[in-house]
Amino acid sequence: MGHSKAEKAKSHERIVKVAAQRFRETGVDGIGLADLMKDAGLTHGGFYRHFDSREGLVAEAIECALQDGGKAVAAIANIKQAPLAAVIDGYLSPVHRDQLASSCAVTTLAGDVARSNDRARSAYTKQVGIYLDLLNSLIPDKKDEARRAKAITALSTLVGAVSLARAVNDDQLSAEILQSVAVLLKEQLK
Amino acid sequence: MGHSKAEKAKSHERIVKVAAQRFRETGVDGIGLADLMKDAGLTHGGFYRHFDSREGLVAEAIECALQDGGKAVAAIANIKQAPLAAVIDGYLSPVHRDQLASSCAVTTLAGDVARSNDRARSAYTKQVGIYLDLLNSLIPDKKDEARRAKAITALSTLVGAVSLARAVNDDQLSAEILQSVAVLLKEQLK
DNA sequence: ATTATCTATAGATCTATAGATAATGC
DNA sequence: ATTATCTATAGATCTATAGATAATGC
Repeated sequence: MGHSKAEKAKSHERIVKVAAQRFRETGVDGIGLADLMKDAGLTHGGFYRHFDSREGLVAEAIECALQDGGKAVAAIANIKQAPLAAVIDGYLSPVHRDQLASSCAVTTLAGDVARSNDRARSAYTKQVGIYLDLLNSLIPDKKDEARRAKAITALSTLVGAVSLARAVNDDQLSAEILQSVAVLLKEQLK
Repeated sequence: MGHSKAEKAKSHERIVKVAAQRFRETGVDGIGLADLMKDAGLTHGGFYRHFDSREGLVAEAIECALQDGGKAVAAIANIKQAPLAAVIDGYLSPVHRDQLASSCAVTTLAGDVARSNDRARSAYTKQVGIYLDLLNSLIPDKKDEARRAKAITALSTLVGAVSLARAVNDDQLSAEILQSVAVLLKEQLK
């Protein structure tokens, strides 16, 4: 069992990563510190050597979750062929709907962030800006203003569609939401 | 202090209505039974004469919140002049973004419902169906299939835009999201 | 007699802290 | 000596229950 500074940094990162996953699965209020620490392979007593309070972990974990999703979307956007269609299809895939732990926090944690502290909300706002810039760069429209409005609307549509697809308990309707929105959104952004 | 059957029914309704409001404000996990009962003018000990468990109240309150928002949208849709534009402008208004207690639960409780029991999720699914039918009836497109896809995409866009506008802590960006999406969505549904 | 509500509390869980243990690092 | 982690627990809060109280309703 390590006690070095390097080990502590690893522990810290592990706690944040675990929290970033579990918060997306259960909601920020859906899991306690003892369970999170256990998932990170530690006991709950050590928590306060890493964070001032639960709220501190919440802020760091939400930041981590947002960056996590950002990397995934950026990777898809980097492909050569039709990156906009790939981003839309990936975001509206059944895998992204169902794999909460690794999902885009802009959708999954929207409700929690709205009720969270300013550090978490600032990280959220920044990630929204990154997504808007990304979509902006992929939308083939000559006018800047039109591209911006289209990017904002497209992000809203992606976030809303995944939110709805997750909340309904009708598998056919859920699949239809993802499918219909993917088709129409790609059409609208041509 | 009343103890009749009629008074009990009123108490029950009051508890559910208070919970429907507070759950939208704080999230389903954000408030305890004691506070909810106090808000309803009762003490927490009486709770279990009205509900089997907390989960029972959660289901009833989510049903109530969903119907609540449904009535508000239906009322707007009933006006003569440009009902579709009125629905969009109302949904994307700063008032709807900020007044969580009376807001549309399809957006506000989406995350909570996705992690909730089947009774709540069925009520949510039903309300989504009502909104889709409403939008369908207001969209001026000849083809049934196209109207359906447009309705699903429009609802997704409304839900996502309000979610984003609530979570970001940049007032200007929040206002831009509501404004840009309202303009573009009305354009797309002409 | 029944029952809607209230007071009081049990039992579980959660955040946070105190002190012990065992490793690192000067 | 310092400190990362662990064991143990305090104190608060939450759901749920038990029994008392005060009204209704046959």
